[in-house]
Amino acid sequence: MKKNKPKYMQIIDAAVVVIAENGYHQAQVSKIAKQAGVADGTIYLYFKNKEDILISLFQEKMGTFVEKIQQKIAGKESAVEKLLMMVKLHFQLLSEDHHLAIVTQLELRQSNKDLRLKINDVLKNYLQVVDQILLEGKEKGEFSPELDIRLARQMIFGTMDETITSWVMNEQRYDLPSLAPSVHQLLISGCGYKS
Amino acid sequence: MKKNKPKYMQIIDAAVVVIAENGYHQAQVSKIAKQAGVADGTIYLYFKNKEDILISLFQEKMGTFVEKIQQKIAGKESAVEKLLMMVKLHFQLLSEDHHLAIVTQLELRQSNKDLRLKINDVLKNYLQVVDQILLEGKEKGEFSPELDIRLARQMIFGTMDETITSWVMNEQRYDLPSLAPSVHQLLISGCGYKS
Amino acid sequence: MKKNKPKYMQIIDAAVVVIAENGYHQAQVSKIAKQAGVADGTIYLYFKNKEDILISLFQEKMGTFVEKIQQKIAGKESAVEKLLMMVKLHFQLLSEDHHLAIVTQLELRQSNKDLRLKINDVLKNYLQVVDQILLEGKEKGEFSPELDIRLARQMIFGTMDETITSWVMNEQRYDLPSLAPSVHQLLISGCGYKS
Amino acid sequence: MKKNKPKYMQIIDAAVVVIAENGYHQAQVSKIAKQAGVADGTIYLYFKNKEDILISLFQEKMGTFVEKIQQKIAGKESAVEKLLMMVKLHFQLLSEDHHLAIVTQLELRQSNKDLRLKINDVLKNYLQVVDQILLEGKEKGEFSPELDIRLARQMIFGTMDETITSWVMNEQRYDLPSLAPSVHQLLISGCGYKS
DNA sequence: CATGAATGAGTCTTCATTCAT
DNA sequence: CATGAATGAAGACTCATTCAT
Repeated sequence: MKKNKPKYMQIIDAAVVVIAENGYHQAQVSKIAKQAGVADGTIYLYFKNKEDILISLFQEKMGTFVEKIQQKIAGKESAVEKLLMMVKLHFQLLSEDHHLAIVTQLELRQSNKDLRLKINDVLKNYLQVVDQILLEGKEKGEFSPELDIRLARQMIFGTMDETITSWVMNEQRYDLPSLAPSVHQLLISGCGYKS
Repeated sequence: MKKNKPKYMQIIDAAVVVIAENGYHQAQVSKIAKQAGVADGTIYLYFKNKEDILISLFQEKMGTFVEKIQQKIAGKESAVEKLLMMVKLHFQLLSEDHHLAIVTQLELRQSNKDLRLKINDVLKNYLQVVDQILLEGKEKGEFSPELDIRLARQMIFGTMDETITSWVMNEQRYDLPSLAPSVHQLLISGCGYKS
Repeated sequence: MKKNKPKYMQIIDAAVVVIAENGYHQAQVSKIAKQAGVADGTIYLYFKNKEDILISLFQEKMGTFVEKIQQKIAGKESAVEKLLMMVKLHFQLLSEDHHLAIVTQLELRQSNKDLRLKINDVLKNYLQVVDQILLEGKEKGEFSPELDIRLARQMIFGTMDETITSWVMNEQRYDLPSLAPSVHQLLISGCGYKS
Repeated sequence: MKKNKPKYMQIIDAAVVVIAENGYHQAQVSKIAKQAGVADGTIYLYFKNKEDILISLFQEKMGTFVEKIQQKIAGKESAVEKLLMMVKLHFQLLSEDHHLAIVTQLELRQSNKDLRLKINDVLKNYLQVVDQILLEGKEKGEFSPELDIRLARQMIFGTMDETITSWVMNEQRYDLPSLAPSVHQLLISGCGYKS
């Protein structure tokens, strides 16, 4: 298992730092190696090529992300509560790792279409978590019975994404997690929840 | 005025075609020149550099975009109706120009941070249109008095953006404009409108 | 036509010099460009890639080679005389261009199998010239009627090649063309000619 | 003595297989180590560097080669018979070891000039065997008294080499040893033998 | 003796931009 | 105004060799 090798995560963490501080197009392999404290060639003992570093970065970081969210919302009774927990956690996790926020919201989007398609694959797990919540909300009568799951999901992702990106582009000058309740309110109202 | 020179728009239109068909990173200046039917050097008589082509592209196309939307919503009485018209028109205009849809939703996002910041400047006009609608909605009592304008705007842009991007990534296989009413419903509900 | 562009031949001639003086593996594109007096990028206006330079080099130089030989032997009456002229000319042409001799006999053989296969294609014309002479010799009764054309051709090429390579590896310290009559005598005797 | 260590030959044999099956430029030290069933570092306990493997390979294989030929021709009375035996044996030995044929005729020629010079040193023993035969042939009156030993030797090596290389490049599709008598006939005729 | 993880030097190619005509 | 030939900087990846265990 790759993850057990210490240098694997060491290189991924270095990549996050380098990309966040230099930008996607200025994140040369040699710079990542230097930041990780290894030789250039060592990178290629753990990753097939540069793209593989970026995909792995996304998988590792987003994997953790989705796992944490799934754990936390498991205990919540209602879809509305689950959604609140999800938005809170999502905002909080990115808020706690400014480098990661920059990388996922701004830099990694400059990658080419191939890489973006692979990134989308990684996101499918997250997508299913949201769909699950929406379905539960409809079944329990919290949300409108006419709610279109796909469109609602796109609203949720789109809104969170836009909110976070704005925050990052404003150089994270205000507190993101404290926006979670308001954003949550917008989303559940959109889903037809009567508060 | 640049716009009066026929080759100016000729080059911009060529850029849209070339980027849509080849992708952002395969859209070399020489390819755009060839598509436009001019010499490589001629490009630099009308544009400062390659970035300038892309910014101008966005300005011209989005300028038209916002103008058309402003004209159309001027006649509408309520904020709810204006928002519906806006979503409809936005979806319709991109639906009618598949190349432009690909370029704005997928390809231009691969540009670097600097260019994206300049693109955001261009979007500020659109942003003000939305803010205007939201303000009117609050004043007229259509929307919740507690509505946070900035967050609501981010929801609107984020939701429309995510919806359109999904449609483009699905290779425009379904009819986008027909989704407008449902998306509109999500948005106004989110804004606190009681239907 | 490529050949009309002066820089095309300029680059090929530079490649011969650089390869002869530095060896195949030390003949970087930048070195060839410098020798040719052009920028690195200019190379790629005339050649697809580095391999293309080498193939073109062989085609141009060997093309001239075979043409000159064909012209000269056209006037000869007998196969024996034609063969003599061919050996003489072959030795003389390489003797006059020491750089080319090094490149074709030593350096270009270090190329990979793909390139060597393409080089062999170029040599097929030469091969046909030899086969023609051998056929004529058999028909006119100069050579043995049992002569195996393919083996005889391999003897002729193999012997000339080995002779020239030895001369090159001995740093061209003796006069090669003066060996032509003796080599010719070996070859026609091998073909069954009774002198 | 190196040869007594079992891993020494094990590595050389592995090198022959790896080079024959992957080509000279794809024969990495790690691949040879894997094929030999040892660790990369172990190679360097038996060989100074990669070049040393190749030279040793040539020495071991060609040493055997020349020894076998010397044994076999010792019993022959005439130079003509000795030459026939030599050609036969040379063709037969390579015909029996397809991997070795590929390595010596095609792959090892891609090595750089230095290595090729060292390979030539190894060949000097073989060269002396041929010179011996030619001298004997001249003394016994089998061959022409005017025969130039050096050129004749180059004819013999050149012709055999070209014949074998053609056979290898034609993927060994025909029977090489059966060509020996015809090739022998060409060579002794070239040397002035009257049959 | 044997291992194998780690090292780090070296090069082809692209393409935005210029400028002489 | 228009041309298009020429420029030249910049970076991912391989693999022979070492050395701590």
